[in-house]
Amino acid sequence: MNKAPTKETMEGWIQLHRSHRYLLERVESALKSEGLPPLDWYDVLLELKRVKKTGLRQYEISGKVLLNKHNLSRLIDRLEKNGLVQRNACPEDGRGNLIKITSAGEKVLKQAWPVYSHVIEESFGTILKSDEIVELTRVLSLVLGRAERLT
Amino acid sequence: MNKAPTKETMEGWIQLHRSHRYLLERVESALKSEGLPPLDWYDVLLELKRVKKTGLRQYEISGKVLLNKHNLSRLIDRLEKNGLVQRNACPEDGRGNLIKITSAGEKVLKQAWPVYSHVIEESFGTILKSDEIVELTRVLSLVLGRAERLT
DNA sequence: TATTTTTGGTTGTGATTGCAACTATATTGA
DNA sequence: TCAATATAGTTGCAATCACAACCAAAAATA
Repeated sequence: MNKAPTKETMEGWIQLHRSHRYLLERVESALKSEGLPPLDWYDVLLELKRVKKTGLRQYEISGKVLLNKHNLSRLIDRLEKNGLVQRNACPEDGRGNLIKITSAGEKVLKQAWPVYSHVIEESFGTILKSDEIVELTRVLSLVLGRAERLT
Repeated sequence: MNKAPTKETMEGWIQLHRSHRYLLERVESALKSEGLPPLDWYDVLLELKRVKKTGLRQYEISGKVLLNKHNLSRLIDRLEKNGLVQRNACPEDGRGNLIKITSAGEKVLKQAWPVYSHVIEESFGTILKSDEIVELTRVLSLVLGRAERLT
């Protein structure tokens, strides 16, 4: 145990770190320049849209987007304040609440999609070959396979 | 132009985003739990150590670690306040300064390395095969190939 | 059932970030 | 040479984040 990583391992991680920062920066600045909310909003809204009818508990959202609970709680505050989601009392668990997307929330998703997707296509999709992307996805999902919900 | 990304492209990006968040979270919390400074400090110090003698201008560091200039400026403030780097006047450009790592800075690098590397090895290095990591690195460096210094 | 522990979520507070405005020096170009 | 513009870095401020402490309900345990 406690084996040191190979040089390639560290290089891979650094590349992951940098390329992520690079892409994220591009996405965020594109969204902002169009007057759209940041990517985190999109991520959460998208998860909510996928289960539109039933809604999601905060801990479920947290598990999906990997945001810790206090940040998520306040993110939901902001979404709610902007009318993009609703906090509903949760019948089976008095502690929690059930978050549902509103139609305004869906509208934001629709508006953000072209901007978001264009950046990703331009800076990522067209740079790599299709099979490279598929392989990348496979490999990274192995890493994430271990992921559990953040506290 | 303005082509929509394929489904795989978007999936790949999402996987990149989530796995990065996951790994970063692990690294940061490991560092913190050992009383060590955050990863950004490490990144900057490492770049400085690579050119120990000559030092680096802030814009050079910025180009390497992809931090924008105002955040970097304040990060250097913190490093300097903790005695890990020195800001030296820059002879050929009166606007800028030349940042150099101190021996205390090198010591921090040394202390952080085992903690940092252990997490990466455990959560990344051992999960993937060596050739998967090499390929991942290659592909991501293509993405980053376009990267220029952030404003 | 009563007590303890765990879980879901919120909130106070200080640190960090992002944006925009700013200073000062360098570079360009008329 | 002198004005205009670009670049390097800093700073004020508001928004966001991380940590810890907290509350309330649920689950586990006695």
